[in-house]
Amino acid sequence: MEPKETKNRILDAAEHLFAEKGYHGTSLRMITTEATVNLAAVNYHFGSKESLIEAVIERRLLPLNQLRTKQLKAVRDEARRNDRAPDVRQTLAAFIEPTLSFRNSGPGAQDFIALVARALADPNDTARSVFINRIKPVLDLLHQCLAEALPQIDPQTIFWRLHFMIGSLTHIMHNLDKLPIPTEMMPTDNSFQEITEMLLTFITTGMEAPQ
Amino acid sequence: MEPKETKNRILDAAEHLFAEKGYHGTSLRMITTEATVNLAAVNYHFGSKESLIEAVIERRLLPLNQLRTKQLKAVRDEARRNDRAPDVRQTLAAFIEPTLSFRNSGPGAQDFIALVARALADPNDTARSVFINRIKPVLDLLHQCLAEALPQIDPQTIFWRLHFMIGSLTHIMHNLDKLPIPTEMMPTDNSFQEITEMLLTFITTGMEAPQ
DNA sequence: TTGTATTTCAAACGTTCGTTTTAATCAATC
DNA sequence: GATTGATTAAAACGAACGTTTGAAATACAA
Repeated sequence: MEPKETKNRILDAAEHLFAEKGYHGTSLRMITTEATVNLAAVNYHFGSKESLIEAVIERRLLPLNQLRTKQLKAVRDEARRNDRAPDVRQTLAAFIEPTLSFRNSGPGAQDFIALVARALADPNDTARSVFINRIKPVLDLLHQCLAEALPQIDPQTIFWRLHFMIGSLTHIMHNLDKLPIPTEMMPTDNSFQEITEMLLTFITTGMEAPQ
Repeated sequence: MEPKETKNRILDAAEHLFAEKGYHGTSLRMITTEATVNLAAVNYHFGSKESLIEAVIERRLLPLNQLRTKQLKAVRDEARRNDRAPDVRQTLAAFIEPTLSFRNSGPGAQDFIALVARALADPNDTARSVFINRIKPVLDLLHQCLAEALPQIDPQTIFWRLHFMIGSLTHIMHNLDKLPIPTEMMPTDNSFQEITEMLLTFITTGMEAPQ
């Protein structure tokens, strides 16, 4: 077997199964069966089940956060160059759209989004703290951009509205395929793109609300 | 032991532990130990672990949803009586505030809120579907009220904004005690009340946003 | 008090879990 | 081609899981 092939197959299977069944709901036997590798391979390559989910999260979160950071800085610096405040919708889009385009980059990425959305609500401290530690610098940057964009709003209020936004984002990301959606409510096609536009409008308006 | 005493002690312990550790993360041995009842008592009184979590959810959700329904109908009927559209903020408050006052009604209620917030993100179909089936009529009523309050907005858009709101609500409810909140961001006191006010402003404005 | 139904209890059931062990296999270097 | 180190393989480990059993204890009506 190719070098790194086994590790990647384990990571792919783990990503898929953790997303679908959660951490506790997924056994190493499920993972190694789906990856068609030996049961002992997980402990050999990753040490433990906990270290495995850490590796799953880090593999995708690093490039995603780098992209988010790059786009946020682009919006901020462009505004500073023109000596004006950043646009709120642009700022929020810089954070949200990498998530969207990342989600559409492949089925593995979709699994990862579901996994992360769940990690935030998961009792498993490992998954949650890995995720929170990695995303915190990006959230700080987003908060800073929004504070520049909305000087009339108390930074404390912006902070909480940021979390309201994260709740909306993760809830939709995670439940889009599961919600009992009446057919007449379902957008005809490009549904995810349409819903993202609606989300962006919703949170932009909420973010700009007078206190 | 008092009649029903055993069942209620099991329900209380299960509520607490499911909220703290999730469904898969909680064993019947943990529950029966905390409830100081025999291990077999769960299967005797409830039949199975799955039926237990159903009973946990139904015990609290029924009265909570009754209260929500009552308040929503009060807002709607008051508006109809005066021949005007319901107020959006009042409508949303009718849904959200029972959750808030319920949460503050005791430690068991707080556990339950955490449990429900998690049930929405839990891979366990049992918990999620019990919750969704019970809350669906309330959401339909809320959707109907908002459609009356916002005739200029497409009902489909209202539907999705409703889910954005639920995401914000559950995220905050569930993570309030866990988020790494800088001390300068934390409201001084009555924090939950203050945050709820901010949430209400955020989602009301987002709900009223032009399409 | 006796008889009956309900509830509690300790013990064990079979399964599945994450992990470890030991040997076999593979790849690359001398 | 032999040697060495990295990887894979099969099997077993003890622990914990949800559930079941059958007897003991309790409650309550006759």
